[in-house]
Amino acid sequence: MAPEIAKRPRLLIVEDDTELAALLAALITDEGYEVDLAHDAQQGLHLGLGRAYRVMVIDRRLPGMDGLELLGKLRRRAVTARVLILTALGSHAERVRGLDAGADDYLTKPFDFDELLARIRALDRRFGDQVDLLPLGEGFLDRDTRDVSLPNGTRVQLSQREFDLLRTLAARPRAVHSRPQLRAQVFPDTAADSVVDTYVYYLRRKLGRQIVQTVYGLGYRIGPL
Amino acid sequence: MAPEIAKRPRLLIVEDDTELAALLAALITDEGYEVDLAHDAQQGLHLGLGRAYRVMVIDRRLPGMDGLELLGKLRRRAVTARVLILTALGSHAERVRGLDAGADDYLTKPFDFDELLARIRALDRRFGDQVDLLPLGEGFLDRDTRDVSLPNGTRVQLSQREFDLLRTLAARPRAVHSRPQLRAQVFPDTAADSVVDTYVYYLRRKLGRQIVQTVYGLGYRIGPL
DNA sequence: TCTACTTCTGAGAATCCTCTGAACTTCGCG
DNA sequence: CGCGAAGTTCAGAGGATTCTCAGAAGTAGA
Repeated sequence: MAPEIAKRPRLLIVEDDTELAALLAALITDEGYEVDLAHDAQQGLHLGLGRAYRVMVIDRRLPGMDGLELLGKLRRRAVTARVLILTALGSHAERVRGLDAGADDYLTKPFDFDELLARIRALDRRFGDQVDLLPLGEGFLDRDTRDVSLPNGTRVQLSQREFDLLRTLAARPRAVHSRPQLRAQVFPDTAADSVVDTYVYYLRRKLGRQIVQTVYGLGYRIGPL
Repeated sequence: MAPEIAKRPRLLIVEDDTELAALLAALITDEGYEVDLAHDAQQGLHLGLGRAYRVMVIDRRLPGMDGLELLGKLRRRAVTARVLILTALGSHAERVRGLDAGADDYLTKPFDFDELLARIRALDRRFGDQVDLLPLGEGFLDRDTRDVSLPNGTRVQLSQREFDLLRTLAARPRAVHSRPQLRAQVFPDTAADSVVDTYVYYLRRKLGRQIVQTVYGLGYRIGPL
């Protein structure tokens, strides 16, 4: 079996009402998302810029910073996640402002949870390329296409096993992964630890010698020292 | 001859109330769209399949055929335009149905015209998939004549299925489309996924080996790596 | 009706991926 | 330095996946 590392799409909720936020998180988690919660705009900005989300649900009224202002900051930083604005302000003028500010959808409180979920699904369908960032220069892994972008701009296709191995290593950069550990996670039905060596060889052949580092006697690691 | 560039984006309205339809057409034309009008679902289907629209505004209640049924037929034919459903039915359940049927947005009558225009702008901003431009050199797809122009100037006629397959792939360049997914979208009444392979073969035979790329174990994709 | 084209099936050939094993190189320590 | 342990490189077997294509069945037009 392949490793199950963050396969679920990620979704961010920015909502100061902790009770509502928790409820939404529970519902959306049931839909199959990996949900992150931010309780204020500052935290939302930090998370929104730091991780790759497919969808964000942002409350319009937040302590400190307006939801639309947050959205503006994210959009200016080239964040392309689909954004649904949640608000108590239901006037037409307000909704128009929200949509023109870069929101993809707009929902007025009180709202029906099923409708929120349907709208999230609708937004998600439109999401094209999601990427997982590899902590290596500007390189990143694309789990849909199963390829790697390197700092120099080239993209390299990987096989399933190659990708799984790289992903497992990238999941905990800096950490040393032992051979038995990697074999168990990436090559579950395989007897010998030496498969790991072989696939490290394949990765280095495709991506450059220094993509994976050897820690003599312990295993392999990835990322800066 | 190169395709006309920088034309006004095309938008389709399917609305049986001729007075409302004319009013909407006027407003949306002022926004910079080239507007087509259909007064029933039959005409809407014909236009929707025949021309490349960026956005469609479809009334939920139409004589003869339900708006959602029309939407379903369009989606099954790989029409990827953004669709906004317009309706008198405002219940939550109805909205959920609409969104799950493939709509991108949903607006309840009576509505504010400014809000409709803002929603259309929001949908339009998200129109990333150049439906009739193939992301391959200068090649492009012509929906009206169902043929492809290649960079070297040659034009190649495609069959309906070939065209649908290519268009579905081109709708989301770079993304990997699985065989079951493609079979469902392009070959709705066909049992075996292997039709997809066969048609990929046909496309490659007509358009060159590298027009469609294989991602081993996952499916097919189009466009630059 | 005849002809040409399209659509779909199935099956062998070709290719790709995975893993093993073995020769070869590097490392660390005495 | 020299030796054994650890790591690297790579060829090739075997299985899975994909490619290619011939032909049957259906459709449209002359």
